[in-house]
Amino acid sequence: MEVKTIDKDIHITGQSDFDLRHIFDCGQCFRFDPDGDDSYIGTAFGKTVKLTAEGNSIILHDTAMEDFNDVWYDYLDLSRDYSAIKRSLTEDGDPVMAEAVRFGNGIRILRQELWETMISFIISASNNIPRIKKIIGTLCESFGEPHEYRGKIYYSFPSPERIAGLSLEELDIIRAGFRSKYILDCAKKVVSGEIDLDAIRAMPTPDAKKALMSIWGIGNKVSDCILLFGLGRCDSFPVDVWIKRIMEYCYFDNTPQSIKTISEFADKKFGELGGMAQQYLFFYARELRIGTK
DNA sequence: CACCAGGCAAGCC
DNA sequence: GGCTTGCATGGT
Repeated sequence: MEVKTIDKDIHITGQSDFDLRHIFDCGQCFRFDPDGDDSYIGTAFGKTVKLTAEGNSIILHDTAMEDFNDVWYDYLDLSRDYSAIKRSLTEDGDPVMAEAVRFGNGIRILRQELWETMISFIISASNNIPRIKKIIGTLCESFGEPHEYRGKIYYSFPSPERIAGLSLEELDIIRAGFRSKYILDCAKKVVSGEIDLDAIRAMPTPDAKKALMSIWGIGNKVSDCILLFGLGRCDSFPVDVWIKRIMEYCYFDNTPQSIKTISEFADKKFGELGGMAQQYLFFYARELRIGTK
């Protein structure tokens, strides 16, 4: 991988295993959208970037090297060798994983902000992805901090303090339904120190999961998503309706299984790479629209 | 109209 | 422990 600045843009060459559609359409992130051919634009850590990817090269438009080094290099998980991960996931000859990896070959697991991930996946419960994106977008536009990028205004994800200061009625403009009370409660607990995000970051995964699940609105599946996307615990294998369907379809002769059975099967089969396997399978299931035809 | 969407909490047994 | 039900809202 080589990185250089040309005009106001950062150009990366020699970066394999990177496809914007695979990355931003595999359900991990709700704040990036297509922006013309081969490009996506979105906001993370209070910064906005337009990304263009073609072949093995990536452009970060109107981006300072400082922001690339401080934010985007880690956010885009550029240090990880996904070729090695894909080899490892498929070395047992499993045709299902081979096909899933072929479909989502450019997936990377973004290293997202913990707080944003917590609230985003509380909102995700019993919801669909377009509406999750809409609710989070309204949340940011209503209560985030504005900044300008390429002549337009974008908004940061609102802080725990900002949300904790709202009334339930004020928060209702995001139309999150029954999830609003969870969001408000979570923000208040983070602000009061009852929930300590730094402490959770430092915990072993089982302890972090228990701490997350003590929060109202965060259960088994949502905590697994937060572990994977917000805490970088790549062994976490969230089982949602899509994963349940694709796992039953591919590994259980299309017969219904409990979430516990699927989780145990995945842990045993994928181990430390469970989260990676989950993302390839999620993207694969949605591309095939398994169970929805 | 019923049913579903990246589930969860609470109430049952 | 596992199983059932209600839950806000918007789209089919």
